Amino acid sequence: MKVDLSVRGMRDYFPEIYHRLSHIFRAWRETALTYGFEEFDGPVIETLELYKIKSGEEIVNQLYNFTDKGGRELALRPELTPTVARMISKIQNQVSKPIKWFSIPRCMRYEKPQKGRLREFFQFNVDIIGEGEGIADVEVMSVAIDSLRNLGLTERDFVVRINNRNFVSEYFNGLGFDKHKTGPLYKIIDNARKVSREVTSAALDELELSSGQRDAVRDYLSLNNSEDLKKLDSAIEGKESLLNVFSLMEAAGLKNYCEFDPTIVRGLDYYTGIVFELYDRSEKMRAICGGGRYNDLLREFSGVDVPACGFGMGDVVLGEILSAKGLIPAYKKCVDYFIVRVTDNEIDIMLKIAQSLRKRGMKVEFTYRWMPVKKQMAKASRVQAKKALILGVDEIAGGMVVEKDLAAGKEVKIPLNSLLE
RNA sequence: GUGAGCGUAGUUCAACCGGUAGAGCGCAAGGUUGUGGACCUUGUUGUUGCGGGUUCAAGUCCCGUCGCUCACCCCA
Repeated sequence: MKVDLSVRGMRDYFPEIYHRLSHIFRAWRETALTYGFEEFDGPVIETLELYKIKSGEEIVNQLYNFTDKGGRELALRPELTPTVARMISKIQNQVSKPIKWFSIPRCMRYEKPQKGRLREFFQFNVDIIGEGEGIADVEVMSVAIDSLRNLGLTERDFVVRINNRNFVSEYFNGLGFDKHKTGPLYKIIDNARKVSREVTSAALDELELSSGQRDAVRDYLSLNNSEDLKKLDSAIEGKESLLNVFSLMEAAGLKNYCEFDPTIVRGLDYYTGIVFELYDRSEKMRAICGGGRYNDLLREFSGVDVPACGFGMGDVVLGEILSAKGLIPAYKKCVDYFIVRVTDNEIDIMLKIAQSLRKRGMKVEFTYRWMPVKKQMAKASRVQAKKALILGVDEIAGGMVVEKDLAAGKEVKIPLNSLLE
């Protein structure tokens, strides 16, 4: 066995795999553009400092960092948001808001690879910067939904689970939760859907809540849809904004994709309003996409208050879902013409024909080394050529070429001139 | 970081209780001189991840190591 020099968690995009990837990229890009988002990108390498601002010192364990030859502490980007924030801070005074940007960056994270999670991945990033909550949140979620619809997924395949960070914190506010208990509590809530009731219950026991608090958590977790929300005490902050989102989603015709879900909290501290995650309905996989509103994050980078919301959607989980559902179109080379030369004397005329057809946008191939016609024909069908052009000595002499339709197996003689010019 | 499973031809995998490695696919050649896909024939490749141990004998058992996969942690 040869030594395998590939790097752990890194991916080799062989043509068939790359085809799948570009299929996804095309849908992402097309969709974002229809919403008027502009494409941008940042550097693959940023300072380590940039990531510490948002995520603290612990983040260093989870990213590819290194010291460059100039002694600078740098890292390969694990996500795009800090880059966005950094770039926005440079220009936010000069451009009109809202800023609507999207990107498909290649990102790296130093983690143990597992299902749906690799060290190298692409992430569709969509952000609206400089616009407060409301329709902007809905637009961002709509881009996420439509990009999946663009790939052939329907409301039967996936769902957007929505919550509001303010709603969660207000709900438990006033019930006397210790500050140090809210973090663990959110974690339990976040997990509640993924684990059994017993596990959740046991985890809550460890928090040693009062019976009133315990009931509040139970009631909270029993909220299943926006109807349950409506029945709630109207004083709870965040509730109206959630209901507003659902009504806007209905107006956009996307209501069937959306669900209120009390367990969507998202681990990140920087979310300040709407938070959402997209899941495969089978729930067998991790989230396809996650995002929300982060009104305070930009201040950490720029010192200026700029509200923002957005999401990130990775290619790995999505790719697996699409493959499982047979939604990746078959990979074909789709060569239009394969030119076959009977002897090696027809090289000049072959190249002439090839260039002329290529100028017309046709995909043209031929073998680089001469081989028996039989072999050349075999190559032609292997690349799934539509037609073979057979350059025979006699036909060329008479100004003609044999054109064979490879699917039908029929051939006709056509004038050489029709291929040239 | 923790735990489990797995590492055999280019690839997907096989080899009963330890007895010195096999198949499909692929690839190559041929099946009459200028016509493909299908089919048929023939051929092709291995330090069984690496190192050590037990044994008359190790792909198979044991230890270590590296790698892969999955789960936990975490998930920007």
